[in-house]
Amino acid sequence: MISKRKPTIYEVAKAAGVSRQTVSRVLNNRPDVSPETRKRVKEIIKQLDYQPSAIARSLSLKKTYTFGVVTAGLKHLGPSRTLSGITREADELGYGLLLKELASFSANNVSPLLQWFQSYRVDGIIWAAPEIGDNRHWLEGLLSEINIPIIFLTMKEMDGISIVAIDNYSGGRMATEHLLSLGRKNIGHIAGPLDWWESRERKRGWEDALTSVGIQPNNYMWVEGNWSSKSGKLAMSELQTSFPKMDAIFVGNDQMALSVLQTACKNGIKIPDELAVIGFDGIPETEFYSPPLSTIYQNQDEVGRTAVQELIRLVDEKLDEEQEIKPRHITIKPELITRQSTNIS
Amino acid sequence: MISKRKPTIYEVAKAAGVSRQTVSRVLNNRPDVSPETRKRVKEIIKQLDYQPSAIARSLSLKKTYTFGVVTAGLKHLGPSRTLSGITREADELGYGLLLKELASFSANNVSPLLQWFQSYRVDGIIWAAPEIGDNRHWLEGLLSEINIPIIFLTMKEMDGISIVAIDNYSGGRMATEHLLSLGRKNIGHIAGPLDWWESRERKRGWEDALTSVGIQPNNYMWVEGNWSSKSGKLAMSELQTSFPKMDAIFVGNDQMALSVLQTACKNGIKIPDELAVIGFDGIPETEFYSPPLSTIYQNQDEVGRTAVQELIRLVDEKLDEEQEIKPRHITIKPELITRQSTNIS
DNA sequence: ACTATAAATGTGAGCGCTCACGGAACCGCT
DNA sequence: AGCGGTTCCGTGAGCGCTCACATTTATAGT
Repeated sequence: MISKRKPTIYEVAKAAGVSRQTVSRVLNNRPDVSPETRKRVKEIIKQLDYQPSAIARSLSLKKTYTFGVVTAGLKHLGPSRTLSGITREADELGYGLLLKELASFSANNVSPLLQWFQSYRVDGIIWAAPEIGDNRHWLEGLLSEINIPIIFLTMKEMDGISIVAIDNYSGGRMATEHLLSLGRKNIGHIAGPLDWWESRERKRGWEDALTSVGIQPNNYMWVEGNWSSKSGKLAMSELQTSFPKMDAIFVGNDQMALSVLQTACKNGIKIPDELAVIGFDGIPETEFYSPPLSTIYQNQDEVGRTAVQELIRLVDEKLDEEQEIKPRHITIKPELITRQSTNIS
Repeated sequence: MISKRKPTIYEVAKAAGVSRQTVSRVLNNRPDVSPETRKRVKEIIKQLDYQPSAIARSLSLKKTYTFGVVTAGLKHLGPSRTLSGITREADELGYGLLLKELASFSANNVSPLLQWFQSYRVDGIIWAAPEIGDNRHWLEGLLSEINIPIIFLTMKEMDGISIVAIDNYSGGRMATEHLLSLGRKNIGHIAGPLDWWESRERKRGWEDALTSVGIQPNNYMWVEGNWSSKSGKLAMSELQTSFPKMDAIFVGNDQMALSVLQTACKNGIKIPDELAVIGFDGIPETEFYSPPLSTIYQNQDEVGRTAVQELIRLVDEKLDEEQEIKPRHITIKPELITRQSTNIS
């Protein structure tokens, strides 16, 4: 207690009158220790407030029990929800997380980042930054040189790469089909920024749902936003002039959708009678807005948790020298939540 | 490239025909190496794709260049904004972050968490979870046993502890004084959950601003919310009956404030003519709402960045055996942003 | 009583780095 | 020739742990 220096395994051993190895056995719950010895060692450990050094352990074991996590845009809601799932699952499964945030969404100079993770000898990497533009460009070149299992979140399927993703296409399709089931025929769309893979998928879902019932999705029927409230507002007023017959709208995320509701309230448009609105994400606010917003709920928490589980599987597989690592594509289905904004009274 | 095994410093040395120590000198940019040797070693390093092991380095140096970060409620906006500031600053200053999220806001069993950080030998800890109820209870007992510098975010001043916090009291006061400056006399308040230190401070600011102009803040003039949109809505309707004369309101955070605007729009209350509204936080949505919401902007990014800088200072001070560590309380002032919701036309 | 077997413990060596040294080679100076 | 001072580089030891193996002691089997 008094000594500032942390005790080492050696000092514990000396105090308990055993060898370091025995202490090590106690620490790792190995069988080959007599009950009395085990008890005594444990007491000494408590008494000395001994904390085994994970660093030394990592060096010797060549395993750190840490994962590297890459996020981007932490200030936005989506990424941090996923991150939350990751932290919880990793914690429960005994892994720590080394966190790095990309300087920008479209950062393409990922090499230093990967090197940093490598030098800290993480057991695996979770790439939780969204796929935007060609920010997966580096994959082809760099990935082969990395000997660390890596799992990607929310990106297009790709051979030889492990991915956990929400099925955005289905989500977009579900949303649109729901609006169609209401009897609406003039269904507009506010897309997210189209350099995001997720946006494109959702839009594709909207298009396919329309064409499969014989409606042609034309250019005047949709506008590109950038996820923000502001862009939702702007997009809405654009659509009102370009597509005046619009009687329903699928909005690419909830934030823009709420903004649409807001604008509608201000302009005296009746929701859902004159305009049915559905969003995407399932943020808490949707439930208590007036009117409450229908939406496609994506369980980002689960994405995070699944990613951790899958990564651990990959790590274990890698230890099995024999076994070839087989990447998987795991898809998580979003859910339709219907509320008043699409509930025709 | 072909060999799976990572090369060690020793192999680099052999390949370059020098000793490990020389390679080490090159890695750390030490002076005592001739230009030619340095160049040659660097080439070999590149050629072998050598990544020095931060683990081994940490063990030898007894310094890991990592900080532990504790957050809570990542799913909410505030915490992740702060976290973002932390990640960026840490990255720029050459530190990595080991992230842990508290299972709940009011988690009080922090001992395992602290132990975990200790075993990974982090150089310092950033406690970025909000102060709620008595979740600082452990401080008294535990802190003395921890030999790692630790810095707290957003908590009440306390002797012997380093803190970086937004001045919530001033914020609440500024907001209220702004409403007073509009000529409004009947100023209500929707507080955040009062077990949060931040909520209490903001409320105190509201109270003091009122009493200092001779107005008595009575119980019917305020309601306790829980930060969520839903609670904002409920609180608003409660106030409308308990405090019908209310002509201005200071809302404890933006999310609840936006909900108030929403409710007002629905009920036909004119903003700001009949009711002036100001929030707290400065989330992006406020700017583009209709009407745009006045608010107290708190720069959480800066809180995060400052915390990292301050922690590094503490770490360096600790290395100086001589120097006594002197904790500081750093306060960051929020800013008043006036928009249409308090702009009397 | 004597070996075979298991249970409990201890002993090098090594993980990949850095520190504190020490040594060699070279310079100019008296 | 002898001295100190640079500049450059290498050697042992150690950071705190775990592995594989060796060793001791207790237990059982015939």
